[in-house]
Amino acid sequence: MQLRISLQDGTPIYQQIVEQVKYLVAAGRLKSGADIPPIRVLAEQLRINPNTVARAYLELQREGIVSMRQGTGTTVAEVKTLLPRREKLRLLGPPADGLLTRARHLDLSLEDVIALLRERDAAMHPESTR
Amino acid sequence: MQLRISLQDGTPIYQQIVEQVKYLVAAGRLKSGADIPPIRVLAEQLRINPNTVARAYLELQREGIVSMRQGTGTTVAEVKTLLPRREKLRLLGPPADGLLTRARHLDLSLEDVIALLRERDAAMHPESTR
DNA sequence: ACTAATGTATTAGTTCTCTAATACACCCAG
DNA sequence: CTGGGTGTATTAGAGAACTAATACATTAGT
Repeated sequence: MQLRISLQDGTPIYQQIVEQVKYLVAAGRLKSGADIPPIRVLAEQLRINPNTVARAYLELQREGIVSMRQGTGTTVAEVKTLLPRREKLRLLGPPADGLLTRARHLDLSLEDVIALLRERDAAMHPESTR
Repeated sequence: MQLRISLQDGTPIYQQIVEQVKYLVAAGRLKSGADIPPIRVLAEQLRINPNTVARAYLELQREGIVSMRQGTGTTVAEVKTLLPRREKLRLLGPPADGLLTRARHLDLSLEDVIALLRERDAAMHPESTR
């Protein structure tokens, strides 16, 4: 797993790791059940303290992205089947509300937001081969 | 303007002010051009330091919600006309991407997200009389 | 010009966040 | 049961965030 972190861009290291792993999972580059590098290995690779990696993994676990087991290692969790649909939607509520509120401030309509989402979504995974 | 802040809920005071003012504006309870209480007045009302209120107002100004002028006071800005449309959409990009990423993690489709947004939007301002 | 009201700037102290150093606990292959 | 590999816990220190105390600068009315 190849990650790239910057020590001076202001955003915390552990958060950079979280974001990049989340991206890899979302992009399908890390499949459910796949092994994530051990804390020490990734720490050495990135030249940072193991605790910082542990912090990142802990956050990923808290969000249900990965599953950690002492002695065994860390793997990508099977989010798809773990939560019922209504629970997933509940998790998505706050960020959705935040987006709508910001749009409202800017006097943009719901349809504007939806159009923006479609555009962004298309840009994120360009379903080229279909 | 009636605000309610909690000193021990963890979230910074200035941020609570920001959120509540943003809500009042979004809900139409504070119209464009309306006066916001002077820094000292609100500070005294909330029993906090004027600097904390100033910090909140500064943030609101930075986001284009209010307009401050020394000697005169602070008023609700006319967001609608201040920014060009493409700039508004640009501001909405990051939260939109964040929402899509989270949805992807949960294996929810774009259409699911859009449906959720419509639902939330309807709940936020229940255009009852239509 | 004066004055009262407003936002602005400087400084400081407390608390929280982030990272690290180090030691501990668990799991599994041999 | 032992050893190497794994995640976990404790402590500490540097830095940033938050709030406050206090003084300064600008505006508008008189």
